[in-house]
Amino acid sequence: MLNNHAYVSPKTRVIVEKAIKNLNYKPNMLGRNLRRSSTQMILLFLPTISNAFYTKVLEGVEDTARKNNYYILLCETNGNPDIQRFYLNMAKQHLVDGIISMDPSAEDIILNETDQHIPIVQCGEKTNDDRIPYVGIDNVAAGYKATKYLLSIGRDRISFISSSKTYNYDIDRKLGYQQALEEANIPFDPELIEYSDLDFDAGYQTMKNILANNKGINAVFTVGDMIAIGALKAIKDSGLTCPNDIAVVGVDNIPFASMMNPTLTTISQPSYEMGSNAVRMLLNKLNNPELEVKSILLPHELIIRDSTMV
Amino acid sequence: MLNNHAYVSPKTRVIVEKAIKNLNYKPNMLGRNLRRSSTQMILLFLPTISNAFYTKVLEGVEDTARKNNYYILLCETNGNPDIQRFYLNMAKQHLVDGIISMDPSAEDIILNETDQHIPIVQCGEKTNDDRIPYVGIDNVAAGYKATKYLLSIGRDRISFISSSKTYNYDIDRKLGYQQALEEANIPFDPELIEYSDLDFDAGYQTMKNILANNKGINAVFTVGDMIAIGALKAIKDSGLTCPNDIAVVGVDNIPFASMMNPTLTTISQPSYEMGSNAVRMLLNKLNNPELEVKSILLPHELIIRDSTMV
DNA sequence: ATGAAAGCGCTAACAT
DNA sequence: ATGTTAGCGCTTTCAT
Repeated sequence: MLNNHAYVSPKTRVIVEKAIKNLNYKPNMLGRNLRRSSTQMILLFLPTISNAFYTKVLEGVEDTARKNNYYILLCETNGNPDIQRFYLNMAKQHLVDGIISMDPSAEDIILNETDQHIPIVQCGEKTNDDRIPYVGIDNVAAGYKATKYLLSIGRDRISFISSSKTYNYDIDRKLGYQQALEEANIPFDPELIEYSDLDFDAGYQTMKNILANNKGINAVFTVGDMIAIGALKAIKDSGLTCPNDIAVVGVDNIPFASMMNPTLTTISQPSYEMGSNAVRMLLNKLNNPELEVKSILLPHELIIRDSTMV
Repeated sequence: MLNNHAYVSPKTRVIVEKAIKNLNYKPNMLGRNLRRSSTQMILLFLPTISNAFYTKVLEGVEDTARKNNYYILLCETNGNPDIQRFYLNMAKQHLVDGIISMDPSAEDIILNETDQHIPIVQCGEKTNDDRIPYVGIDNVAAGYKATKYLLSIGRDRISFISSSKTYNYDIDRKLGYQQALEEANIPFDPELIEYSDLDFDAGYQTMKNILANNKGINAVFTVGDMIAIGALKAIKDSGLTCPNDIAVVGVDNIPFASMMNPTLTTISQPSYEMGSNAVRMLLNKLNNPELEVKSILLPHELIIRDSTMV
């Protein structure tokens, strides 16, 4: 009766409900979990929690999960395979009903070391395996749009700071960058491609290096605002000014982007919606195991701020 | 034998281990959870995940929990009692072994609506109830140190931006501020106390208001870097300069503090250690239920940067 | 409409 | 040193 299973007479209902109140009865979910072999828990793989983009996605995930009576188990991988395995192992032990992964570096391990068919949705990163649906943006279009814009304001030596040669979102943004250059008849110069970790310090160092090697650039497009913010500081510390000497465009539109001086032009990802969609997709999968959940592309937007406005 | 319970002969051990491999046996933890009525899960109450201070603490919590084979269930309350109750309710259903709370606004609900004695540790905020141990810094000393420093560089009209009249950390920092003023024979001016939410936008608006009312201030001390960063921007947007016109000091030393322009002087809290200590305290309590776990004060530090260096 | 009983997978206690 | 069994609290099926 506690699970509205059968028809219950109104009077017994009242009696039972009174008893529940009186005894202050709280069901022990551990029994239910074992019986149903489900836990209402979702494991969330994040590369790092220090990047405000992931934080925003997490908010969408948590909100939506809670509204559907699910809980979020947090796994910050820092790209560390040992940590990925630790959490994957707990998933294999039936402790979670499904996984949402924002960590591109976890896909291989998740796929190859998970024999049990635990439902997975990827968020923010396209998948290489069709068994896993994903939600994200069109990263080729995003890279194209950012680069095209920089070209339109007269910048023709644009450095591209990437964070990985293997992550799809990164590869795609670079592809967009190249397409825009090509369209403008500007030859692609591999010298202008740099790699950086996705944090301030790495962004700072990378930009410092670029400037030290004097490649004559007048703009930078980078795959993440964290890198862009480090770059802004490096430009200033080098005695140059942004945007006059070097314009900067990032991706993600983290809250800090609008607090910087100068404020940062960036491609905005719908982070919260990415999170909530990922949860909805996963719940769909959980409720209809045979259903093939479709991947989703959400819109993105170029937000023009001071770092590109002379 | 799977729980190294009794003496096992080496040969049987080998046999069993081989079988485990062969069958690819993964224990179903739901059975164990029910049996032991524990889940190896810790519920973490955070006011918000958008404040990088909490993010850093979370890293300490997650790392330490994982190293001890515990998992973190994330609850971002946003100060919302409904959300606090939702998660508290799941705690009552035996889904977590303990709670770490960084949310001052959750203490009442946790205490008054939890009859079951679920172990709790508070982190970053002193407790009003001795049943709950906490880990944090000496906030009176922190407020005193920051204010004393501003006085030492010749600032005598110092506005204090608070985030709450009821949170202990906030009250204590204000107390330290007042002590330092008193010591310098500067009368306390209630006009200089302002209240702001702990985010950029609120900090920005609050600072704008302060400037609009022209209280002749030459410095601001605020309880959080998030507010301070908003204030920095407001100062700039108002045509004033920091530190020349107004010096700014925050608290937390979030990573962004050193990326700002100017970089932000702040009181550094040992966020990661606060997180890891909170976990250790909770585990102590879990392992020795009768043991009285002692509260801990960790050291803090004034980090001087450009926002106070003329 | 209500009651009774089996069993989810594990662990701990007990018997061999 | 190994084998057996009861029972954690719930849900579900079957019997009344």
